[in-house]
Amino acid sequence: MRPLRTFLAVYLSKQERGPVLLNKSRYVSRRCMILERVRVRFAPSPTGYLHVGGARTALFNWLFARHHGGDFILRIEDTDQVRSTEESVQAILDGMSWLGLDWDEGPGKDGGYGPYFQTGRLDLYKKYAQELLDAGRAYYCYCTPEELDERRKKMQEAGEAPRYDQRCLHLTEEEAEKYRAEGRKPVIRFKAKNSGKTIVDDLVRGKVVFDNEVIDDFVIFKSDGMPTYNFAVVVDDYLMKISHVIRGEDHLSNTPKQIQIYEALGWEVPKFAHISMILGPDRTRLSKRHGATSVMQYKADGYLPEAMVNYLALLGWSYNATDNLFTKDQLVEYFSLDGVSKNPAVFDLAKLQWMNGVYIREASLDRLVELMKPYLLDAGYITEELSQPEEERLRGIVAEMQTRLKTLDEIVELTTYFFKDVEEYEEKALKNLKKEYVPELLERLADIFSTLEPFNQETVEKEFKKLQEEYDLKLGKLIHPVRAALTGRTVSPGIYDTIVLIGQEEVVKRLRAGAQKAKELLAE
RNA sequence: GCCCCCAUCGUCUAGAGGCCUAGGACACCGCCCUUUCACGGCGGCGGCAGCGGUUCGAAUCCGCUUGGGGGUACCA
Repeated sequence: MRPLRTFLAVYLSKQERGPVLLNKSRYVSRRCMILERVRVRFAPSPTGYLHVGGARTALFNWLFARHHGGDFILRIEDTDQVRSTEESVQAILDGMSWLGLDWDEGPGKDGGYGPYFQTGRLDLYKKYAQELLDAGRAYYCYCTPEELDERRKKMQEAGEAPRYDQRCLHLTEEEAEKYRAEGRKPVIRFKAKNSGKTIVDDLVRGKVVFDNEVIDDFVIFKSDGMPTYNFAVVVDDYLMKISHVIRGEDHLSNTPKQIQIYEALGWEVPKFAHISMILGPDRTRLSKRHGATSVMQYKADGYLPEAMVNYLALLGWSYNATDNLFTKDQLVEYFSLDGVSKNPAVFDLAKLQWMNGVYIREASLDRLVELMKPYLLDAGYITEELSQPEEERLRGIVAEMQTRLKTLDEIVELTTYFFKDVEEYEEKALKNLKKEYVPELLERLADIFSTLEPFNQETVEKEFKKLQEEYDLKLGKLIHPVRAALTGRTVSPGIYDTIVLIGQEEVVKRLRAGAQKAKELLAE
């Protein structure tokens, strides 16, 4: 691979574009790798929400498909009858839509390779299981889970690798009949090859060699009549003409089993790419213990989908040494399996937050206002229907907040004083009020503002400058107490903006209340 | 236990034997801008897990150790 790539890169750079772009393998993929149509799939099991790990896998598949102009297929692996739910299916679909990962084939979108729910494909699995049975590559097994458990335990205690002992491999018809009479429901086991090696040729990891001795006769059909994952995935990927299986590293160890099934059925194996796990800050697998893992929870927490996509793309993939911010189009253009790294990646909320802030700053004001409304509504700051002036004012407030937010939900905490009376003053704000000159100053300002016409940024600022000269104070000495009186805090947008946005009447009221508060403080 | 994967700043990563005195981003710290906060600008802190090889030369190749992750189900 390497020599060819190096050669190609150098050759092509000489041929068509100067010496710059030899780091990424777009040439390779364009020129010699992809001859068949690219078809990839994301195949979640509907047993919960779309979590960030799954979302990242989906994203990588989606990017790969879009980059190569191939097909992205969504397949629901719902053979676990106990844990699969409809709500989960919906949750996964919602998550995908929010991230903008549209599928070419899948639920609600037939592409000729359906059905796209595994429970709808039972006949297919049965057919190929029968084929294996007929070929002597599979057999019925009547051992109960309890018996298996016990034997497994014993083997482990004896220091052996726990593998199935093949005791049902050569069952006579009488023995089988006896078991059936006992009411036992059989499973079907695959008769694995137990000598030699099975090699997974992985696009991310290179050749990974497994000794066939470690592969036992695993179950391909459960006693409830459902296929197991390792079997169904092979049948589906083959029938759906999947060209590249891009999935989490947790599937790497199971891959040799699947390869053996491909071989037993005489099918060509697809290309594999196993991407590393996402870990929590403590370097264990990311889970709820580490915070939100559901993609839709991030939506609720005020993250933008483009930030999520950008961040997820960077977890285990990079384009070059310097760039971090990518639009979705750029991701599609630049994405390559060569940029995928082998090491597991720790999910870093701080970086996601930073990136979200970047995208909030880039978002249009119109969009931002709409995004904010649910949070403000929920906080009781605004009502469902807004008048024209209210809408205008909201725009102004959101505009002020745009550079100050990392997540949308922070709007609630940061804008309280625009919507609610000042009931409490922060300790530091109290300090700013507790000055001899403050009561008089605030009263003066209240008087001035009560009749100021028009009441806007320029006129307000002018009055501040006048007062500043009159009192011969540094501007800050005026501004800090005013901010304290109007917001109860020491932090707000620029004071003139803040004043105008709070509104004339309310400002006058709060200035007087602030003056009163200052007097009380001084009297203490 | 057995099998497999992985190992560069705290985190994500660049790095394909000399371009490395190891680059970027986030985080953190400092300075500038400034009415506070944020944004923005500038700067700083900080890393090749360890040990052995191979080589004139190793972050890069090999081995071992250590550490982390995954698998080993009638879950997917």
